[in-house]
Amino acid sequence: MASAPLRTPLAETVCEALKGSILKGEFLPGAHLVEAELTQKYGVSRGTIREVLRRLLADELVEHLAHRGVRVRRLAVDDVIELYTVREPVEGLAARLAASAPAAARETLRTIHAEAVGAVAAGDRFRFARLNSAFHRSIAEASGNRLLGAVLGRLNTQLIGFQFLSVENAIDIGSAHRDHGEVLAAIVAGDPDAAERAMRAHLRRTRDS
Amino acid sequence: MASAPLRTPLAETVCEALKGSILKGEFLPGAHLVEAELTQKYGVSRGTIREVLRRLLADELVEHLAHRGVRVRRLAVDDVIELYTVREPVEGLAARLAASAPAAARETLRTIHAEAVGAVAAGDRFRFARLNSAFHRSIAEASGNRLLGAVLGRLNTQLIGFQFLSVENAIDIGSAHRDHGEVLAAIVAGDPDAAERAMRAHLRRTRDS
DNA sequence: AGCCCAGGGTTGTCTCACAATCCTGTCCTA
DNA sequence: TAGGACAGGATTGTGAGACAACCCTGGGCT
Repeated sequence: MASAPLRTPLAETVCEALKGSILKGEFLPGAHLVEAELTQKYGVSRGTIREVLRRLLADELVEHLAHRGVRVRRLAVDDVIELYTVREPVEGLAARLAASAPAAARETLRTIHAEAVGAVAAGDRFRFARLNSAFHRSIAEASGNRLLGAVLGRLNTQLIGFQFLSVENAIDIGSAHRDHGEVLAAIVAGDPDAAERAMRAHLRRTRDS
Repeated sequence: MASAPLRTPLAETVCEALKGSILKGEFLPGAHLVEAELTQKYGVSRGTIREVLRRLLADELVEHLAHRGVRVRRLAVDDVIELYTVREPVEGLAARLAASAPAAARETLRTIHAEAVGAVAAGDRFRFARLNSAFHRSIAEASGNRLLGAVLGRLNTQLIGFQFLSVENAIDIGSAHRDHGEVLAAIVAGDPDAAERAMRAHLRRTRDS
């Protein structure tokens, strides 16, 4: 029985926990993350906390000010628009590449899309948000370009904090799902141009809300 | 008399130094960076070294293996191709946006391009590489999209290690300079479509070498 | 030869410590 | 009373030493 735990590094555990706290709104944007407080809250040493903070910094989930610590990043509307502006061509490329991917990779997409039908019907925004992430991630994977996946992953983590807030208002999950349908159809049909076009249109529409 | 030093954090200094060492080839790709060695070499504590390493990790200049430390990242040809594939649409977007930027921002571009003429004539690959970076960075700045600059900056730092090796063989700086000329012309003319087209063509040509 | 295991080398984490820096509220002065 | 200098507390930046967990290598056993 063997290797047993293969335990995950402590820093990683705490990192996920802290990320979760931020996304749950336990720390509001702009909140000051004090090392001493975090060592208490998570029961780990300061060194570990500093390591965790540096990871969040790499994800640009927090920002760092010299001698004043880190604070939860505050995303202005302009920032979100910039984000979608950058995502548009990158996701477009991913969709284009995915359209030429082996059929197996595309099957996952179909599954996710099918599952999302239920979430839309039930109006479950939370579940849809998860499936939405999965959909885009799968496309990045199907593209066969690992770097592409990494870049998009990073762009998306920046968004999650914002999505938490906007999940109740802005986005119309029905039309988002319809958009996904078009993207999926083009990819399955193996039409790169149409796939890119559909994806870009989808992101433009999402951005304008 | 005054604030005086406003000294830069030690970690940052070491970070630059280590980056320099890597780029100078002092640590070859794949080399194992041992914390204890680095503390000696730079005369700082282990905590600081760990902080530095985490920064390099964020830049993806090194890779991390659990309990086995970090090693200088090894860029395979495939990775470089992926990089250019991703850069193409992103830089294309930057060029497109830059074409609608205020005239002042575009002036810098003209200066850099003019200066590069000398480097090309002299066949000074090193200087051209610097100006090349500056050219692309200026376009990102001119785009007015800060995120775009950040993303491209990150993609490019991954390349510098590779450029060090390829600087002697692959790229034909003459044709690269000509490409830049076309991009510049389109941007100065305020033609977004042409700017994007020219930039994408430039990157495709660069990639295929 | 192949497997098991001990040992050395390295990372992951903790504790304690202190200088440098920032922030805030108070006191002094005009 | 307004403005500014200043002291004190809070927090980060960095250092040193320690130890458990873990990976890899080489020796010994089957």
